[in-house]
Amino acid sequence: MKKTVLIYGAALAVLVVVLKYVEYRFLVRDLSLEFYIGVVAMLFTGLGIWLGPRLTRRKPAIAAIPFVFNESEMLRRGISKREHDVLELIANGHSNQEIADKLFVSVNTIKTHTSNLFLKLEVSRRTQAIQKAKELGLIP
Amino acid sequence: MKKTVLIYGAALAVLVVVLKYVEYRFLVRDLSLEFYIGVVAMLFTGLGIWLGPRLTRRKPAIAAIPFVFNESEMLRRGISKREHDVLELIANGHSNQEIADKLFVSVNTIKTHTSNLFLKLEVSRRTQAIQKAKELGLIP
DNA sequence: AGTAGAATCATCCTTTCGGGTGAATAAATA
DNA sequence: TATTTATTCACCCGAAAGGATGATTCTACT
Repeated sequence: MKKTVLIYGAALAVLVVVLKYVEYRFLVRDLSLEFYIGVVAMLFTGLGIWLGPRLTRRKPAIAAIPFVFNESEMLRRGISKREHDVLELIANGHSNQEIADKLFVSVNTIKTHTSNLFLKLEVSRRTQAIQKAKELGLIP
Repeated sequence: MKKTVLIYGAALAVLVVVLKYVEYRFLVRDLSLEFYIGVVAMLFTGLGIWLGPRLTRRKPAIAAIPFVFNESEMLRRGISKREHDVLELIANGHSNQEIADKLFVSVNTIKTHTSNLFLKLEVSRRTQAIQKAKELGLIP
């Protein structure tokens, strides 16, 4: 940061010196003032492009992975709210019995949900379901 | 992209016009040429800073999640190379039989590996193993 | 040479999963 | 009102996964 500012200052200083020099070399020749200043403009545009990212850089970079829920995929595959609940608990490593307890329903119900879920996700194992659901953006 | 280039072109055009105008207004007064050009330089530096990100933007802008393998955790838990192989295949949704086929060993061997793996990861199901392994940075 | 860890395979037994089928109820929708 | 859809539950069966224990072979290290 400090360094880039210094470089910019140096560039300005160099400009002044070059100007003084150039004033008596090029200007006296028949290069037009417009051309001359145009070159300076483009030069400093380039400098600005180089300078920009260095001045506006944010340090924390990327910390939190931004999970965007893919609702359209949810609708496309006809996955219901309840099935999605079960999906999340599966991804969290729970057994069918544990899921049943958490949702206050019977294990049979959970088994039905998982079966339908597997059909809709086109998988046949819960580990595959986890993988695919993450790919599709259905779970974080 | 196209638009930003146009804006830059327009800025240059405006510069030329302003120069023509300014040539007979400011220059005749006793503002030094250095000051005059310095302003132009700074102006175009700003333009460059604004222009930079617009020209160098990568479109997907997303993810490319940088997976850093946590080898120390691997050693700390005494997870062997072979066990890690099995872990990866489990996370990819494969059954024990499929893993056995892929690694050219018997299912019993895979079962032994998974059992030891579960002990070392302190889990009791493959879905939990996947979860924990990701947390620990053992798999992407 | 001897020991320790790894990788391999086996057997037995229990639990969990997955697939199939059927069915009752409530809510939303045609 | 009739029909679909989501949610719930049940039973059966076979396959997969998990737990415990023991054993063999091959390195690698002391």
